[in-house]
Amino acid sequence: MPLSRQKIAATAIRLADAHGLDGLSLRKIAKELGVGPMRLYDYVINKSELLDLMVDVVYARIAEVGQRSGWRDTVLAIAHATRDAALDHEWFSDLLGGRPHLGPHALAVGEATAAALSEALGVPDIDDLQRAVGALNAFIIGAVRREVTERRTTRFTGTDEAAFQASLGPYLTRMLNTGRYPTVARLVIDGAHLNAEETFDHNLTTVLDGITSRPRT
Amino acid sequence: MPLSRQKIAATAIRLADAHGLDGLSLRKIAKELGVGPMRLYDYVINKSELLDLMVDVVYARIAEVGQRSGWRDTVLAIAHATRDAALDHEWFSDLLGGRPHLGPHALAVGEATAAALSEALGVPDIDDLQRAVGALNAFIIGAVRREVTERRTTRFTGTDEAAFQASLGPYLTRMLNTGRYPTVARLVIDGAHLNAEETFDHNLTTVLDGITSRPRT
DNA sequence: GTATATATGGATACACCGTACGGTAATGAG
DNA sequence: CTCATTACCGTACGGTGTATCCATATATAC
Repeated sequence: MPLSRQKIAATAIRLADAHGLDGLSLRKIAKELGVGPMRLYDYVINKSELLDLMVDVVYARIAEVGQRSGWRDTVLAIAHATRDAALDHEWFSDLLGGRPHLGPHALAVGEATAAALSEALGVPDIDDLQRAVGALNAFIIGAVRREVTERRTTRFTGTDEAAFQASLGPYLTRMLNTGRYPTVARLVIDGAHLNAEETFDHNLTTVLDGITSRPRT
Repeated sequence: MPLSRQKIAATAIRLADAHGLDGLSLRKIAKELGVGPMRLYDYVINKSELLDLMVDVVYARIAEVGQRSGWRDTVLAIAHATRDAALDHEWFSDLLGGRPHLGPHALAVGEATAAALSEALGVPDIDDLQRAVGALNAFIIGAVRREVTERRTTRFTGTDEAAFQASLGPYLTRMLNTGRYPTVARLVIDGAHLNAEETFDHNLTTVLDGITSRPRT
């Protein structure tokens, strides 16, 4: 059974899921596939192209949500699918926005969201559409990124308050006790753990409302 | 003149500005400072702490904008300062949102924006504030990230249309010519190069409008 | 002043990384 | 059968972050 870009990408994704992007190396992928490291270069020009490949595989899953009945449902579905994908493959959030996503499936997702937003804006000026797409994507990228890094730190730190205080505490609690960051302190301390998906959804609709309710240029 | 965290961070920033994060190594920093690589470990626990240090130096510059007359001006100033910093230090955008920013200056910036948003929301429920901060930061992170990667690709690709077609073209134009991505194609082709700062500002106010105009939970 | 403890700076070494390159085996053409 | 070309493969190079040991200088105790 010969190698292929698909198989390489698939095992690379498995390894990245298990050990993160830092724990991913061409040598390990090759070993996992039972070949010499250099064999991969017969299918991939360099490591960053492999990363692009992995990213596009994930976009394929996102693209599957397809079109919904209304533009808003479509956008919501895509955004949530992106978030879900990033939670399944945390390395994806590290790559998100870090390089142009030009793979076929990424383009398909881009097309779907752009078309939906175009519908949302009526017959929009192209500049308006450009801005709307930019705003939406910026929010998605940033929100997903934030959520993943937060999840990572709480994984290292432990979820209960005591463990949190113990690991981040020596430094962070000292900082917060200086009184120089009262609002942040309030957010950290009695900012309850509100549901992450709900927050994402809430903020997403906030952004969408902002985009659509804004007066024309 | 002995070493110090400040000096190490400063030369690390210089090198990262010049050659990017990938071109940054402890050995090069050490060589630049005229010391052995291991000396750096007397001041820094490992490379990622050094990165945190660099990030916080940049946040110090952002924090300098201080408080403006109204909450909205404050938020705008901070957001634009963040964008400016990221354009001056593109590696900053690579780190933005990728790890928790807990340095003193990062906390100061967080405090300033949280306080401003708190003022904007009246006497807000803490959950509302949490969400608002999340939405704003998500947008800033994503927008800055997008802009920097776009700037990088156009730097490699050349700015004029011909050079663009020539470098990305063989692949991208073929993709767009398939007709499967009509909206994206329209955006790429006759989406004029609209002013980046203006776009950022426009979308930022869109998000702020969304945050403030949204009915309470 | 001498001896001992302690801090300071340096070099070496390890495990790993991405990937350039050269050699070997297999395949097709004349 | 001979030759040329292609496909496969292992080795090796220059680089990385960092652990560890060693020498030297400085400070303290007698």
